[in-house]
Amino acid sequence: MSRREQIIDVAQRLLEAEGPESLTMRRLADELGIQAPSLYKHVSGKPEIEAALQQRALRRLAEALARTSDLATLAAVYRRWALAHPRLYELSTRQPLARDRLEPGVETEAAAALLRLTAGDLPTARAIWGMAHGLVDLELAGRFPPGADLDAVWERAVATFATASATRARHASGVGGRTGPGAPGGRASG
Amino acid sequence: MSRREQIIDVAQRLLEAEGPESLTMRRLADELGIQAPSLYKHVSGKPEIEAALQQRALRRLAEALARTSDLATLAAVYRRWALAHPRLYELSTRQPLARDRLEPGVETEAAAALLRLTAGDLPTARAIWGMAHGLVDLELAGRFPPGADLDAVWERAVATFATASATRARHASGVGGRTGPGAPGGRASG
DNA sequence: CTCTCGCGGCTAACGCCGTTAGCCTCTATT
DNA sequence: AATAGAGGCTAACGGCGTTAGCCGCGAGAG
Repeated sequence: MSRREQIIDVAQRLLEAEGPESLTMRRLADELGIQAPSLYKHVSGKPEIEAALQQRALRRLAEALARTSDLATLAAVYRRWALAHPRLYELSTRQPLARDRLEPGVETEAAAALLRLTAGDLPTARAIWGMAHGLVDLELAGRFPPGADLDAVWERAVATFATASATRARHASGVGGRTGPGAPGGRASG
Repeated sequence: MSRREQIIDVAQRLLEAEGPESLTMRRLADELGIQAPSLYKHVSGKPEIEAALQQRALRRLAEALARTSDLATLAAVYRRWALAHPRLYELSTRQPLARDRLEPGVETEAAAALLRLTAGDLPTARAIWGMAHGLVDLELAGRFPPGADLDAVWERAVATFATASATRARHASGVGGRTGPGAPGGRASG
């Protein structure tokens, strides 16, 4: 295992265990038994470390999502993943700047899964993506009141899109709307 | 105008014009023609300033939302507000810690408006809130591909909930589901 | 076997950050 | 006229990411 990988490993452990304020170069170096400036022999700086963490996180999420075959499962996987790795989710979501560094292939996988489940209806796919992201974000931020039944909220959210799709499909026999597949799809994640 | 208000004003201008990385105590002091430590004669620290900014932002948003009478308008108002004040929106959304300092009344206004428009259906209200928040968040983060027609996405998102509500209302004549109003409603904002 | 070169550590330091301690001046009140 | 406090000031602390420059040690070349 390269030293660089060690650094990213420790960074991930630190982030997940103690939160973003503990992920500092000095602390990271301490954890590795070296001095902070030595980190720069292996890594260009903190942004690169954060990008690498996003990279890892995204890959695992995308793989999980690509295996889903219905909307409810997809939503559940997305939510469960975010709740299981809240700091990584936050990092991925709060720092779109670093996404220049991400290999582009990873992000489209999840989007492709979603697009497949909505029969290529881009606006709907994006609306669902937004909803899933927003619900998770609010949940992680503790924005919902303590007693709120969030399972019910997700259920309702997914059901709404499911029934609406069915309704739309029933109404739109013959010539469809302007909902055909267009560009390769929105980037996923976050 | 009290010195404290002056500080918050400058902070808001600075945040909106130059972004969060420019909102530092020293810069703030410079802008006011004083030294950084002097700020502490009027304000307990940076968190208080950020809380005050959130407070202002939330109040204006809540007032705008409280005046809406249909879902599409509510969504449009929410989105327009966020796009008009992206930094303030980010600040309000990224720092739920500071919400201890917020007067509780402000946040419930918007939630009340949303709850009113969904006939007291809490899960639906929360799903819509999550969706609006998520879509705005992704849009601000530049997560959608360049050519994406986001107006269409919002239209689809709102339409989906509108038709689903209609469908549900039609199906649920007689005994309703478990969707009656419960707690005073989720806190709004974000 | 020796010489060299570079990997991977080190210390010192810079400029930023939020914040505290302690001083002083000026104004308004008693 | 005396006094208290509001509101400035400077100096400083500990932390942050990062850069500059030094050095030992081990591997590979001659």
